[in-house]
Amino acid sequence: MQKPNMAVTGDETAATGDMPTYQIRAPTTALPQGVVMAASPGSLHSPQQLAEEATRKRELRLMKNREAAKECRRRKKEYVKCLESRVAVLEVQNKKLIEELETLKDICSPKTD
DNA sequence: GGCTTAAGACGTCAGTGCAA
DNA sequence: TTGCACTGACGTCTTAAGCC
Repeated sequence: MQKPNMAVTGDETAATGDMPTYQIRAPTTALPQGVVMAASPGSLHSPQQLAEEATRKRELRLMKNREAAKECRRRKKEYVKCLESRVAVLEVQNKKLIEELETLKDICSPKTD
């Protein structure tokens, strides 16, 4: 049993405004190996042939979606890794700036004794 | 060794955006 | 309008780690 899905928001860009790497859409025209193109609709006759065609279309769609999901997950992992390394860089940068600020405070503040 | 549990990977469904 | 790619959400399975 599946629950109704939430709307897709694509809010990953909220922080930076950049297109997340895992959302960049590359054209994927190549079919997976072993996929046979459909017969032309005009060549279908019996209800059984129609049913077979529907089944074949569904299997093709599932196979494509399966591959798309794998690729989507791979891109998302890459994107998260990229964000994590950026966080690490920014934390170092922030620490240095805080240290610099403290140094300047020491230099500029009047002596109290 | 058998158990519980958390984490990760996977397949599927459903909703969205876009090009033709 | 339609077909398709993309992706969030969900359920299931597998595996590793911790506990008894």
